[in-house]
Amino acid sequence: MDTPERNQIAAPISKFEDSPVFNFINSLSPIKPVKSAHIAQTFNSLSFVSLPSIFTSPHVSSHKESRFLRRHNFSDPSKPEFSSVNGNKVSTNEEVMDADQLCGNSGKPLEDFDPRSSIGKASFERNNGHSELAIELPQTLKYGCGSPDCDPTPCGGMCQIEQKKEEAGCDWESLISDAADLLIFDSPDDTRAFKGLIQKSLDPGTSVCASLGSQFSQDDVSDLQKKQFVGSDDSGEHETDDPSTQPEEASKLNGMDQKQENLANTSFKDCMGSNASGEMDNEGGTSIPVPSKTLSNLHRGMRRRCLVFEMAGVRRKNMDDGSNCSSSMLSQSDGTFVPNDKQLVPLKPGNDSSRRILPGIGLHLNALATTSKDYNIVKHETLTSGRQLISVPSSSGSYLSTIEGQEPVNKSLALNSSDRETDPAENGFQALEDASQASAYAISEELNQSSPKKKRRRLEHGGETEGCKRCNCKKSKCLKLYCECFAAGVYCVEPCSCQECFNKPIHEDTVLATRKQIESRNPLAFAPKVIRSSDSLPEVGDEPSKTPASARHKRGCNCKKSSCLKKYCECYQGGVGCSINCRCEGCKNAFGRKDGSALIGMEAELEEETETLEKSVVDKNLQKSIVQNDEEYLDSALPVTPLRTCRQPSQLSFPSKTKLPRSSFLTIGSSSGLHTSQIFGKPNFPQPQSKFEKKFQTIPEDEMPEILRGNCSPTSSSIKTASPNSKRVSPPHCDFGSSPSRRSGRKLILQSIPSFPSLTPQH
DNA sequence: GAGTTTGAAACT
DNA sequence: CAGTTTCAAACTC
Repeated sequence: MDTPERNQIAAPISKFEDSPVFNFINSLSPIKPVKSAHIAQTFNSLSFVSLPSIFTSPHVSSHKESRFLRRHNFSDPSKPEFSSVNGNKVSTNEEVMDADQLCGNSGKPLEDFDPRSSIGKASFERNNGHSELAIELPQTLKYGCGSPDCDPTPCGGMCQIEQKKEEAGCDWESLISDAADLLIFDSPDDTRAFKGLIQKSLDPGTSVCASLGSQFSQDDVSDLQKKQFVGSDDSGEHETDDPSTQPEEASKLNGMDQKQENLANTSFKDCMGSNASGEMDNEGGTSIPVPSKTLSNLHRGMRRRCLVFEMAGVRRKNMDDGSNCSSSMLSQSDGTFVPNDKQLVPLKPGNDSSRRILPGIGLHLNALATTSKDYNIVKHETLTSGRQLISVPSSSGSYLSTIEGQEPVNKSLALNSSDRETDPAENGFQALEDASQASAYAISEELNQSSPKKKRRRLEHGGETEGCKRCNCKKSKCLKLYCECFAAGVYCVEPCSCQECFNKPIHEDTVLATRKQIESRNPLAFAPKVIRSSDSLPEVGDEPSKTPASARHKRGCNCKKSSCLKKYCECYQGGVGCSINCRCEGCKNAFGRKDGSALIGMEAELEEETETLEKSVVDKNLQKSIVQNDEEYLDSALPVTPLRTCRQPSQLSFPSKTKLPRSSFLTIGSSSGLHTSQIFGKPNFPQPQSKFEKKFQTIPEDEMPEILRGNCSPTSSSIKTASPNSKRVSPPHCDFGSSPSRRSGRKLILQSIPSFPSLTPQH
């Protein structure tokens, strides 16, 4: 803790200037102009806040606003924190001093602002009152950068992050691993500080806790954003190695502002996604978000982040549990924080069952389709660690989080902690993969983590491997939509044979920045390609299809030679029929021709016909898949049971592209279809799965976008979006998990989610 | 496993 | 927005 990190810390201090907070402060204060480009970024981020997110979810806007507020507060809070820290630690003192100096200029102006002065005092008081806070703060200062929490302590956090990157570059993760505990602490501290600042006026007691919960989530998000931003910049330096990244970075510089928002949203989603929704629902009551965060943070570094979040979540829970959040929380947190993971773990156990369910959150819609594993909510670990979902948790995820949020988080924490402890960062991916596999198999979480064999299982199962997407990118560096993994919102894993891959946690910043770019270009770039044509049904939860399943490719295909009878055709690959949107020539899509065979109306007859056609057309795979489909079918039909059931079936089911799509879609209808798809999607089928998965995923995604567009709130959306979400949320983990994990979840969720969390916390 | 085909993604 | 190029998956042998 003390040794290496402190050194690093010193460096970060210098960076305070760079920190967005500092910049912001500078901007506020006439005293000194901002320095570096970083500042611009920070401003951009801030400005972005005002900018509407792609999805333009109300949440986002709210969230952004919250950011501002927080940041303002942060400047002050950071000071008080630092002061407290100083008392505790000398090394931190320096940083604090720097921070104070750096922020000092801004700080004065800030103080001028009413809230700050009051806040700063309050923060001090709290610190005094709570020895815990003081203790934690120092840690946060030191390691805060590593954690996404940095935002709360803008100066320190940002600087630290940058330093880490600069010094260690990618190694920062390792550093983080070592300091994971510290990082974790940081986040909570920051949040606390913020809370204290914000809520000082309020009561330091429970109110603080509640606010902390909400704020924490926000803070995390902001931190993530900062990290991303900073990281993007830094990463740019470090990652300059990547030619692809460079252009991206350049674009970032230009579009960072907007992208930042997106990223923020995404990060937010990642971190908060589920939590946000959950928090929204709970309003700071319990901080469930952690799971979603963990999911998003699959990567090693991310894990730590997750841990932090988790920690926060745990704290929140504790808070919730004990009305006296502040005191109890602090004490607990302190005790727990050092050992973070371990302590957290214990918390998890109680909630494990529910928690596990949550996991699906982080996955992008695409990811969902691809990664059945991830989808498996059963294990948070798998989700979080397993495949690292780059982006955010889907809306459904948020729902899940709301429902299960806390527990899952804890679990993930526990798992993560265990993994971490046992497995160094190095093993992170493997562990993740393993976990994912295990989840896919519905293996017990514990088993999965422990056994490295799981990976192999996946591979063996084949279908599962697909669940985890693999890519073979050679020139795209896995930072373009060419890369299936990237497109699915997941990091590349060992099974991938990609070259010069940047789609890894280490390059998180680059990945996020690239994603932003792509999303800035096409907000729906990461949304599921296949969408339900019929809005009518949201997938009412578990219930089988109410509406005929009409799924369509959003943009439609442009096939000319494949007659839409091969996977070259996205429609066919997605298991959906071609639609008017398609520009294909000689369409013979077994799932529905562009002409008229609308899948919707088709139903059984069409299905049968299509099935026959497909059988004829379809490959051996189809036949196999069919068998599986039947099984899946049953499973899906049966319960809406959550992920677990889904997973198992899903594994089996995937293959049945041909049948499922038709039958499932038509018969099962949208509702079941989604579930089945979700279930299927990740599970395993390589080819068929991909299609079905996509379909399912896409469908939900579509819903999601709609939600975003129409109703930002996850639940709010009228029929389709809302219903599916709601369904997902409450009962069917599968849906949620799948949906969230699915692409749709991602995009939609990302945008929507962030806003939500922010909304509650803002208060 | 290597080579070809294909169509989306990216670029201009 | 259209045309071209790039890319990696899907497919074939």
